[in-house]
Amino acid sequence: MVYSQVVDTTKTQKAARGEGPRERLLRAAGTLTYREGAHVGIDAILTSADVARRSLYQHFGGKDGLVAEVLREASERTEQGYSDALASGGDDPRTRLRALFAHLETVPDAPGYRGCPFVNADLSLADPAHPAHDVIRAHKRRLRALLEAELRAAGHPDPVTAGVQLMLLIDGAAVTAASRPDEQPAAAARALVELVISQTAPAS
Amino acid sequence: MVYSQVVDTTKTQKAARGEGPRERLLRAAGTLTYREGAHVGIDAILTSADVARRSLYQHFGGKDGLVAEVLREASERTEQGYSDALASGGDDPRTRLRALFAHLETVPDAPGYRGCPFVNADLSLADPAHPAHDVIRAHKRRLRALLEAELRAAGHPDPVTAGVQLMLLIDGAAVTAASRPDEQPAAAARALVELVISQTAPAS
DNA sequence: TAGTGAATCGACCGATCGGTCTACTTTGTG
DNA sequence: CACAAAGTAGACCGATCGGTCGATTCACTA
Repeated sequence: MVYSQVVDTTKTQKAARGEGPRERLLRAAGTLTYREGAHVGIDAILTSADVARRSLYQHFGGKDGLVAEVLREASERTEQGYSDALASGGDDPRTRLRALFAHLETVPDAPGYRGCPFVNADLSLADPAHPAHDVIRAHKRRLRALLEAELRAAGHPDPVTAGVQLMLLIDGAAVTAASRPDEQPAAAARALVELVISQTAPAS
Repeated sequence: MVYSQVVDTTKTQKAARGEGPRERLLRAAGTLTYREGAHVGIDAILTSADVARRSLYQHFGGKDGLVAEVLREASERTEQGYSDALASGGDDPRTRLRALFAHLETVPDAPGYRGCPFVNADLSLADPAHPAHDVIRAHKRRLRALLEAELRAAGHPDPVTAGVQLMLLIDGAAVTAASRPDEQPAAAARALVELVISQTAPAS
């Protein structure tokens, strides 16, 4: 917690001058771990971020902490993206869900797409004690809860199962899009998503 | 093909005496790369296989070759498993598909389950030039073709898309079962699988 | 029984890993 | 201006990485 106005001013000035080492580290680590995998060397990250070795350990305690924090902040952005996409669909839960999946369908088209960063990290980090696993699990649970809430609002008879189903389709399509995009997994998933959504009570 | 009785005897003797270095390497590498991830050290594999360093390079040319061969042989076994499971369902394509997925549903219950070995390897090996990627892609394509053939035989109006859909559910459920088994992804997937199967023409 | 090829052991290579540490510079504040 | 905090630069640590190689042992065959 920050009380002093002075400290506040300082932070603002620093932010205004550009990103600090912490932000540069997070950005570089996010880019490199996604592109090169979670096993990129620390040196590559430091070089890319143009940050001293020591700063990494002061801010994040080590590589594991940095990776976990990268995913934690990314999860916030992703969840915000889901919320925004849902909101773009208006008030009807079915329309909102369709808007969300219409948005998700465009994600794999981005150049350099390599699948869901969270799934990739989860499967790449073999050590079950790695702090990133908790971050990822919690993130995926929140996404599922988001879908579940929409399905419940739409009157789906089993919103819990249906939420899991939508997540299965999202993750499955991401995995497939990363390695065999020619199979057009997003389109295939879309049809099943529509089936799940249409299991809800027709608009009253 | 083996013609000579002498050679046969020799091979039998070798097999009877135990697995050769090549087999021990494949077994150890398969176990370790699945459990510890594709980044296990060569020394760990050699120690576990009780094989000399040199033998690895003579048989597989290097670590990448070993990993690729592990996946190649595993893919044969997996595809045989799919065929057997389908066959256990008799002649009706719908029954056959249901038998297959009933079998797949039990896979994540195995102790030490960590998801689909092929998906895990595909996502862990960041280098797109790694020989394992081709092996995995081909394997997944053959599985999809297997499903597609059943769906076509069952009279599904769009067996290609439906095949991709079933694969999405399989891979999505595997990923989820590995990190959040409490969500019971297999059961959730099963319901959608049934929907896809039931899209086929009812038994004539 | 002599010989051949495969498999073994283990030293060794340069490179890189994650992490620690000292010394110096910069920055903004009191 | 003086000072404390933060950042930088870079040497250094032990460990491990994938890979090469010489020397030896072993099994099987001719």
